[in-house]
Amino acid sequence: MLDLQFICENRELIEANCRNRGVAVDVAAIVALRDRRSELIQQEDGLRHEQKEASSLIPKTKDAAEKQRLIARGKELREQISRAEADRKQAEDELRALQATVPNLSHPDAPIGGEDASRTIRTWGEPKSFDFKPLDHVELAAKHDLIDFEAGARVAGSGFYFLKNEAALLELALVQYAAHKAIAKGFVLHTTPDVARDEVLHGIGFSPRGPEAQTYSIADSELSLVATAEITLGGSLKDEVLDVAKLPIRMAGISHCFRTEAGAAGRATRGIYRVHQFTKVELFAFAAPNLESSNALHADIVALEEEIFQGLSIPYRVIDTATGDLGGPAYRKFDLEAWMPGRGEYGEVTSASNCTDYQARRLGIRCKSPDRKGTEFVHTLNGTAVAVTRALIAILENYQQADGSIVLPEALRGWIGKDRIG
RNA sequence: GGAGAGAUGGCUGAGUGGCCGAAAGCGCCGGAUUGCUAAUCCGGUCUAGUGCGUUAAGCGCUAGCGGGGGUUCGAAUCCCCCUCUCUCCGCCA
Repeated sequence: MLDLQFICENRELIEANCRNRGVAVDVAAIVALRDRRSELIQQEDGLRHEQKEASSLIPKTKDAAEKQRLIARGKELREQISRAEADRKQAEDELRALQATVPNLSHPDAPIGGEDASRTIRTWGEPKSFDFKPLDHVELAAKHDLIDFEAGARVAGSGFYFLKNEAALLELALVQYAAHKAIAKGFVLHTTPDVARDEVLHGIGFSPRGPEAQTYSIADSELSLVATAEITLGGSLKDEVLDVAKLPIRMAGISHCFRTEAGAAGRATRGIYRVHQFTKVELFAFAAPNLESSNALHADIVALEEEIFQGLSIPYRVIDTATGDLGGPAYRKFDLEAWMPGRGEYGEVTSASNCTDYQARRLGIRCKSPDRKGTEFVHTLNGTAVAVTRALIAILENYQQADGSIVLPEALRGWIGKDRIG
């Protein structure tokens, strides 16, 4: 969510940014509602002031008739106030709903346009050329009994799976590997709840309920299964006021991720590329509220993601995501796309966003600086250390051999206890 | 799951209907004093909304005592619901 005053004072900027992001927002309606809200607040505050005065006179008043008159006046004011309050609340609800539709500002260097406009800013490693026809991860998994899709479907439906044998060990190894990489860079490792309050999901930018919900909600509760530990890590400091000297705060979180993938039918559904549940190590950071700090931290997060994939010797490219594809909260987003021989193309394996103060404002996460009055909303950033299913695809497909066996990345062997599958 | 006790400012902790945004202490900031340090003394020290002010300093008003509702002219204080914490019992990986 953006600051209301900022929106109203920078209409052209906001409108242009919404156009770049392909989002339709009625800024004029926001301004009008803001003005209406101000009027209602003034009216309400005036009534309250009068009421306070009247009631403070009552205990001092000796004259019985005068006292009765003041009490009657107080009653009258109470009713007026409750009406004024209802009006104000309604205007505020409408305003907040509209305000929430305004996406974050965009980094001036982010490419403008839809998904096609996204720019490759660098590539690492060469897509491996095989002197045989490479199999995709589904075929490889079948060959080595690594993934049971049928069992997943039987137990939980399409989109769920069981990892078996070395694949299960690979999940543990990848989590260990990524967690240690993150720890080495100062991220404090957490395991987090796999559920969160809808309010927290909303603060991070997910729609937990309703037709466009991307998450599973738990019946008869205000809880949803988390789609990423970004939700729980970001929510962990909800409504807190932090000391700016303690920033940045770096966290890593291991969680399961649950996604309904509503509307994704038919898109890359083969195998474990797009599933309803996977395990992920997520990076999250709270930065001081200025772009110098958060942009620098953003670069650090991307560098760590790259280090993780370089350590696995998997070729990848880094994408500077176009404005139209940023989603609401991100100011700028870099994705790592790993080479996936089975698909014959790059596939997204990580995503790192600088959300500036957009999430923090809705979550109420602020910081206090000694040299200025009041508080400011912190900047938040998130990135993927490793998303197990996507990384697994890249490993199985890149490390396959002519004889059908799969060599394991050196970095993971210690945790798996062997150097190849098959 | 059952029984009980709690939730007040950065912290500790008073306050059980109006004079309370809230005593006191601690902490923190500024100043005084002081060979240095310590100690002592004085002053200051929450957040948000809103209005005036030049998008300033600042001043005013309103709100906030876990959250939400209610009673009342008036609620930190009384009532109801919820959440969370602690203690005991039960259950359990």
